[in-house]
Amino acid sequence: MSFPNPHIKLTVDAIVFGYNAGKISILLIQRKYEPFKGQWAIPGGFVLEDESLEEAVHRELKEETGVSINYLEQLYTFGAVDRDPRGRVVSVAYFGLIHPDGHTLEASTDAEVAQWFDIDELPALSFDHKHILEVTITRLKGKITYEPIGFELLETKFPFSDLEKLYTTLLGRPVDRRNFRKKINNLNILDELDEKISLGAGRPASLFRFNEERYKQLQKEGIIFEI
Amino acid sequence: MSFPNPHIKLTVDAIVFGYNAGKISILLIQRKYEPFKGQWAIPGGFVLEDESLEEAVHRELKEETGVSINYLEQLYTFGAVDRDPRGRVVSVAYFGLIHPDGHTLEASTDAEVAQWFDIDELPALSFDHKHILEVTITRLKGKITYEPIGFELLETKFPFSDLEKLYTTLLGRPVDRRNFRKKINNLNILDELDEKISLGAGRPASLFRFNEERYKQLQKEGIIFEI
DNA sequence: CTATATTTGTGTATCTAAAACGCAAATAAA
DNA sequence: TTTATTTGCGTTTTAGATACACAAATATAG
Repeated sequence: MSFPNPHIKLTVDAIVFGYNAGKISILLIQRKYEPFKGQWAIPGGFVLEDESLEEAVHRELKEETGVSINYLEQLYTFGAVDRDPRGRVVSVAYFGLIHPDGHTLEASTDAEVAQWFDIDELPALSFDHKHILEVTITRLKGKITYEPIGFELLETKFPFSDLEKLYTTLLGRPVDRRNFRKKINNLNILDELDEKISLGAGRPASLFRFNEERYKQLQKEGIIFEI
Repeated sequence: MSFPNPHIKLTVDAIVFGYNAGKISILLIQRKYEPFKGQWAIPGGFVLEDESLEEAVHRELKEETGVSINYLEQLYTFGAVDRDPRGRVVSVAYFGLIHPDGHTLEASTDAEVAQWFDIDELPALSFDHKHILEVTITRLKGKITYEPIGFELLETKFPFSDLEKLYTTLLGRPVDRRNFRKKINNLNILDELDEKISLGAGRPASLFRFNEERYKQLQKEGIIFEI
């Protein structure tokens, strides 16, 4: 077979999860152009010839939402023949986690508006983006049970109760505070700061910081987690 | 941004693992054309405009090696800018497992020869296929510890010791025969047949058959495994 | 100012599942 | 017929997960 030239286009999509006040949200854009003009969609776009997939997905996310994120993980490549009305478009999906408060949204290229949506109140979505989101959410919920991800969703300094609430939300079930704390402490993944914070009534909470060094070390050792 | 036309080509690759006589092997082809003419490579090729990624990877595997396989799992999409000397080529890699004895190799399109290679004696490979294989092997070894895959690698009827030997090989460490048997039995995933087989000296072994129905049911229930 | 409500923070006892371990049964080979 | 080899299983031990209760430190209500 000779070098062919089928008209297949390649895109990347960035599914970005946020977390705030006990709610998980997803970053979406409102499309500026056809097809699906005015509809909501996952940020993303065409891969350029001289950039890697990772470069493309970071660039598109930045262009369409103003958000820069240091780590996006490749999730899956969606290649159904009819997933895009413009023709054959194959999309490589990535997902990442951030704390929304640390990022200002600024729509520009291709996007009318960029906005956070609560995961339980998603609007109608363009293309097969509903399906892509379902796959991603399933993956996230699976992943959190055996890998200590999720710290990226919190502020840099946070009380332990924030982490507990995050896991409760992600898992969709309560976790025992004492056992949860023991497990996290055994990982040595959090640094306790000298600061304390008072949130309304009750004893003030110590603030913690996520120790990324230690986390990378754990990953190298292949140590996993189980909630 | 308008509908662009970067010259990005899309390929699929099929990493097929085999297992025989205590050895894990991988199916490779010898390339018939440039680039890397005469060199060994992972079977695969360009995606056509009117076929899904899954259709493409099954087709290419069949064309290049004669092997038909019912399940290939998407692994990762490789998109480094310079991974193919012909230009920008992004490849979606899939992997699958079969028992080599059940399949006759027949090279044809694009391939001079199709051949099994012991995983520890791989030849020089084309493109970034060495890297792709490394990623795949890591994934396979990871996967086997928490999911009861691997049955596809055995014959339809097999003695328990075959399964044990397979796991020993894949994990690279011995497993306790009694505990391993208990775990597998608890899954109810094997049907014991009335047949027995004698392999050299020793007590004859009962033959077992993999129960695919039961396996699918387990997957639905989200039940996992741990060796 | 005092009493009450609220949240943080920790230790121990119990249960469950994994790991360790040895011996009998059935055959081939010597 | 004796010995070596492989299959096949049950019990004990250990480690980790789960369940559970009370003191400490603050805000709030009276």
